[in-house]
Amino acid sequence: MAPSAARPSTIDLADRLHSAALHLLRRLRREDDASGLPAPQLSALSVIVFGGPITLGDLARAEQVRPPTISKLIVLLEAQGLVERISDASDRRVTRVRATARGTKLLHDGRQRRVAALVASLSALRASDRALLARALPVLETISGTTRGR
Amino acid sequence: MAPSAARPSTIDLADRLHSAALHLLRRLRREDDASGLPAPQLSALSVIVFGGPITLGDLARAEQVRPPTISKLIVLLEAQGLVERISDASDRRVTRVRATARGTKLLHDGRQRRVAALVASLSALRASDRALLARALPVLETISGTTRGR
DNA sequence: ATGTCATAGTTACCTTAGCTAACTAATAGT
DNA sequence: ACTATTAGTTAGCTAAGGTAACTATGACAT
Repeated sequence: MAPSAARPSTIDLADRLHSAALHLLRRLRREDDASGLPAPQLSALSVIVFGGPITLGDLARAEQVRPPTISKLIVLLEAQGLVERISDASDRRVTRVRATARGTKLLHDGRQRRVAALVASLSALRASDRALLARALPVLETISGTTRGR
Repeated sequence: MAPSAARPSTIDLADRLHSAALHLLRRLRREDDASGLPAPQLSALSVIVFGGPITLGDLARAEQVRPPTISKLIVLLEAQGLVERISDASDRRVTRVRATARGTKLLHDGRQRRVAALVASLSALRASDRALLARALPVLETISGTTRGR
C-alpha cells in the first residue's frame, strides 16, 4: 500500500505549519470578544454567511457536531435576529437557514477586526517577507482545502 | 497618528491567510475525536504539556478563559490522571500543574494524528511547492507568534 | 395503496464549558 | 496590626456538547 514513509523534512514542515496555524488563530481569537457572540455561535454564523442557505444537517457536518447541537445553536441565533429559517417546499423535512442583514454585518465586522489585527502584524514585516508569504499563499490554500473565489 | 492605511494587497493577504488557517485547522480537528477528550480539555492539556509546570492563572490567560473555568477543567483532567498539581512552597497561594506520563502520551499521540493528516496533504504537493512553503514558514512563525526552539 | 425503511429535525435529559459574584487563604505594604 | 492585593475555589446560572427516543416526511417495494 503505497510508500507511507514521509521524509523527515515533510513531517517537520507539517508539525511547524500546524503549530503556526494554531498560534496564529489563538492570537486572533481575542478579537472575537468584541462581537458579543460566543465562539460556537460565531463559527456557525460564519458557515451560514459564506455557505449561503444551508440545511441544518449540512451545517452540523460542517461544524462537526451532532444535529441536536445545531438545532439549539440555531434557536439562539434566530432569537437574536442573526439568521432565519426557510422551509423547502419540495421536501418538507428539510429546514434551510440563511443569515439576516444583521447577522451578515455582525460577522463581517468581526472578521474585519481579526483581519485588522493580522494586517498589523504583516505590516511589521519587511516587504520581501510579505512577498514571500504572498507567493506561498496559494499552496497554503491548496492544502487547507480553502475554496477560493466562490 | 502614523499611517494606519495598509495597502490593499496586505489586507488581501491577511484575509486569505486567516481563511486558510481557519480551514486547515477545521479539517485537522476531525482527528481529535480519536483522543476521546473534548476540545477544551485537549487544548488545556496541550498548553500544560508544552508550557511545562504552569500556574492555574497563567493557564487561564493562555486559554483566554476565566479562572473558574480552568479550575473545573483541571479537576476533570486530574480525575483522568492526565495532569497533577504541585504546590509552591514559597508562595502557598499558587498551584502549578504539570502533565503526567499518560497525559503527555495522549497529547503526543493526538498531535501525531493531526500531523499525519497534514503530511498526507503535503505529500500530494509538487516538491517545488513544498519547498516554497518551507521557505515561507519562518515568516509565518514570526507573525503567528510561535516560539520555536524551546 | 399500504407497509417498511430511511432521512431531517426536535425533544428530553445528562455532562461539560463558560461566565459573574462572592468567598477563603495567603502575601505584600504600609 | 491593618489594609489591600493576589491565587484559587465555590455557588449558581446559561450555553454547548453528547445519546436516546421521538415526530414527520419522503422513498420504495411490493
